[in-house]
Amino acid sequence: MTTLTIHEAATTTGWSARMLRYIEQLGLIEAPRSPGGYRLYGPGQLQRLRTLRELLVRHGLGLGDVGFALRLRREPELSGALDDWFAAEPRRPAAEHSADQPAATAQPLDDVDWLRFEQAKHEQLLAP
Amino acid sequence: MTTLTIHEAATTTGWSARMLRYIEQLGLIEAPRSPGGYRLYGPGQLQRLRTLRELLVRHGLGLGDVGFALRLRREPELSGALDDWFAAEPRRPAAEHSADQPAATAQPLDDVDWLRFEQAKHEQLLAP
DNA sequence: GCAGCCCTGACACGATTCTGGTAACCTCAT
DNA sequence: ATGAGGTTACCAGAATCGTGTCAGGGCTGC
Repeated sequence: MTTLTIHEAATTTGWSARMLRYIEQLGLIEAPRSPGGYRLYGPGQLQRLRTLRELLVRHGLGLGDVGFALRLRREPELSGALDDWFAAEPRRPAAEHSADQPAATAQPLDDVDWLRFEQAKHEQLLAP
Repeated sequence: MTTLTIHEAATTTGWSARMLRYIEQLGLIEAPRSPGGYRLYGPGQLQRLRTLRELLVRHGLGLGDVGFALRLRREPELSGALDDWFAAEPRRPAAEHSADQPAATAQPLDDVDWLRFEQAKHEQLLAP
């Protein structure tokens, strides 16, 4: 017991059956199957479905976003490439125009800060 | 010198002026402005635009994906929430149906592995 | 001071995503 | 064995994304 069919799971979690299949297709929540191929939702999946919904509404995400986050976890190469790209400094382009207010600029510090953080994370990611 | 107007930057990087504005609107690459409000693209921005293009084609991403990755970096709360959600174990739902082949299941190990990794990362993220 | 860029904001339109519905077939419980 | 409900595979409509284009107005370099 404690395994629901797809429609039961749908009604108790607030999704539609269609969406449950879609979510599985995105690789987010895969229900085990009965020998005949029926999806069987257990307490774990139900909880996951509810927290997923919570996640989406709380942060204004779409399923595609979570799917992309999943992809990031599955493809470290992609993740690293993004790290590298974001770590590339947005260098100020030889600003000769400005220099009017020599005391007004103070934001790069923050950037450098998280850049350092990203770098460290990247290093550790490559370490065993 | 070495600052280009938006159309110049567009033609030398292969984007369109429209796309450059769109990219800026996504927060991915912001060009400094002239006193009158014109975008001024320096070597840094140009390089960034080229590597961005490379990034997209190499990994089959969309600008929205990179925008989402940016959002992940800017909202650690969101990032942590996703970590937590992915870390939630996809528990097998009291499978009484199966148990036919007691020696056939051996995949959870991998999952536990990266789960541990995520956990560690999360911990370190909270540490100063 | 003027011709030629650039700015923002809006509309447009194809491509993609999200979500529902239908069709043809299969499974499960009674 | 039969009816309720599950499966996959499509088609469809709304919403969003990626781009182009146009209008009205402000910079800029000569």
